[in-house]
Amino acid sequence: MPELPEVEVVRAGLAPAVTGSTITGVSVFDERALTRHGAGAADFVARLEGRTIASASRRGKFLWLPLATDDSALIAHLGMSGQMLLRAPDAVSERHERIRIHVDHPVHAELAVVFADQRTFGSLAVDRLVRDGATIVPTQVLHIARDPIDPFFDDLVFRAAVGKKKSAIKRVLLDQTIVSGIGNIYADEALWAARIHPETPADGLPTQAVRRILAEVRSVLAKALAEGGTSFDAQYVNVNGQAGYFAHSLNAYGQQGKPCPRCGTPIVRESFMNRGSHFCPKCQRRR
DNA sequence: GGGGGTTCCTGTACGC
DNA sequence: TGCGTACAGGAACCCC
Repeated sequence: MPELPEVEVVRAGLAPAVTGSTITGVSVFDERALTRHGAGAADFVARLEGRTIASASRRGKFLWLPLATDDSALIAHLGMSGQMLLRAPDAVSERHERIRIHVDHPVHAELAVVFADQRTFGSLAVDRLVRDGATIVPTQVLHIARDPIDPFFDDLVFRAAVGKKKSAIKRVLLDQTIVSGIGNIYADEALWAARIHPETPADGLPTQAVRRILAEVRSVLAKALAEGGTSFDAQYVNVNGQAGYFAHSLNAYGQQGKPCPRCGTPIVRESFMNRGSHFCPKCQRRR
């Protein structure tokens, strides 16, 4: 499940391969991969062919490739199982391949950027770039808050927003309009590290606890990034199809029944927001 | 308008 | 062996 570290690994892999390259052809095999592009496949293709990719950017779990000479970008959200793969232009079709974009790089020659997605929650689009404070972002990313490793992320604004929310702190961490990039895995891991029960009402948390949560969020994201992201199966891989290693470092997520690495109490899994919440019932007591 | 629940989707795991 | 069902979850959407 691609969260911030996984998307950043993909962005960093794409950047050197596609920056400065020209899009020579686009094939759409499944229009469900264009749910974020309302104008349809023909329009999507027309807006890309012949264009030059200027760079690769990211905010939270959104990734985009700004196009040279005007204010538009190819944006991508990987959803739960989306992959951006770099392949030889004549490479055989990937399993669940939805879109293939052929690019011609002045140094690396021809490449295929393949968007593959098993569960079809991810999608691509061509979107207009607009200014958001000190940053330029696609319009579809405007409502997404900055992520915790963004140099312009404002800790004070985050703490104030958390203090106004009556919802469970885990729901707040998953709310991409408050802080972006965090999904179920890293929310559970950060709350375990901060010793906070996932269902603690956000507005009841002392400032010190919110500070601790944010510090642990940053810590767990940085560690996952250093290990190439979290892979449980073939659902998340980098642009070369390789898995990340952070799954070996998980303390709470998916560890139900196993002893808490801190106190030995078995980790518990409870259903929360139609997904799993993993925590230590002793270290993370409900207030 | 805040809060919380539902929905979309498909491969895999598991029980009978 | 084969079938049916539960499960995984990001984000938009809907309803109260």
